[in-house]
Amino acid sequence: MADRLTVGVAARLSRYLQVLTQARKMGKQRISSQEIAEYTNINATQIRRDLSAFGKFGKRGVGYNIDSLLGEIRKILRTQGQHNIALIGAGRLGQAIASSPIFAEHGINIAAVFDKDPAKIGDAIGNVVVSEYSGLADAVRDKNIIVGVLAVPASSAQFAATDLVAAGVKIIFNYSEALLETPADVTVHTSNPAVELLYALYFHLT
Amino acid sequence: MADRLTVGVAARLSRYLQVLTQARKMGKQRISSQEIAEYTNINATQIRRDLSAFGKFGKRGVGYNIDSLLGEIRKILRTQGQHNIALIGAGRLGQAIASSPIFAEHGINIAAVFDKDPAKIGDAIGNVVVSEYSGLADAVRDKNIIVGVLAVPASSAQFAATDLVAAGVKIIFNYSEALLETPADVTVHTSNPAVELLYALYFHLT
DNA sequence: TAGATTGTTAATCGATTAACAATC
DNA sequence: TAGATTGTTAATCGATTAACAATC
Repeated sequence: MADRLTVGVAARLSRYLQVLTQARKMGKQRISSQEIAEYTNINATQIRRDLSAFGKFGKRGVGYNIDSLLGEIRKILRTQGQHNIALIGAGRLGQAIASSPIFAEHGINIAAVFDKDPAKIGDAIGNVVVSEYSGLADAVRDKNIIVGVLAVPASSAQFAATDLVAAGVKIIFNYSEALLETPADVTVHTSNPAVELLYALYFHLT
Repeated sequence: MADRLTVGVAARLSRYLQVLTQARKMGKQRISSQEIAEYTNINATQIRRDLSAFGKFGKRGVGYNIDSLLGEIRKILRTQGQHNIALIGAGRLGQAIASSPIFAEHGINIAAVFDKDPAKIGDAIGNVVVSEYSGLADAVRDKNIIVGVLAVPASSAQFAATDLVAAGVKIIFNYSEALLETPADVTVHTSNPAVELLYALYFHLT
């Protein structure tokens, strides 16, 4: 536990967290490694092995208690607090992100939304009001924001990324298809459904 | 080449495809394994190894020609044709997806959009017009659609997924946080930025 | 007790990486 | 020639899986 998790283990634990959160919303109280496997496409043995590395969380013959397993995984991933993030872009995608429960469900709070279009300033989207783009650096500092989500066109993505980095953001979620140049201490996650689709199609076609 | 790719190799090749597509748009003609590594966070040796398993595509001292490497990877992934997909949900997220170039850039064509809201029928979003939900099964058959993208609230996601499966769709992209039950021959990809964020935060915090 | 499911072992396979000769 | 970068080897490490005793 003193050691850092490997990338693979951390990624899988996050996915278990998602399944458990949803299963709880559906009213379930217990879940088996086999059920988690069906939702995640991760082998059931691997799931049990991942979990048993941190303790004996399950009951033989019964499965895992969802509430207590959620707590254990949150402890392991150190994700029990609230995290503030900034959203850049209040267009259709930005609005969709801001009004989705996906982030709030996991303790992630969209603390500020920025847009360069003066017509959008002041609009309420989700639970926040769109702010002047010039206030970005102050908001990042004041609200202790380390994550920025880019919901802007590819043509503006690099500019916005540069501004986020200058403001002190360390993790960028890029929803455009652009490639971003950032310093080595900044992590970029580019979401590209087309890439995932090509890869899913390969396995369908072969 | 007669063998099926492993999941890991296919996933990485898809990501190289994305980087090459964007690098070409930026006017580059050559790229090194080191440059691809910077954009993908995949080790440069691994990239060269992945590619050299299929042929000698690079030039020592020079790098890879982007156009020809694109062609080679498309051949390996068998993704040279056009693919028709169906989009369910013409709300903000659906509109954002339909008007993004991300799919078109990779030869994926949003061939039909459906919504249950009668007020949206007939609206143009992206290059398509929103159709009556009741036409889903016919469109899937007529347009040879095997991929469905769900841009609906979590509360409707299972219903829409069931309808897609009944219509013959084999790959579902789920943009809601809901867990979906599908037959074993249907693949579900759930996109959850919050899960990725938790995992990125772990590595930032440790 | 009978059935179910965990926790764990053991074996295999693929991913990862450093290093470097080959060669453009 | 000098510098750069590929293609490939070799070694290590983590992921994956089947199998099954333990035990709820």
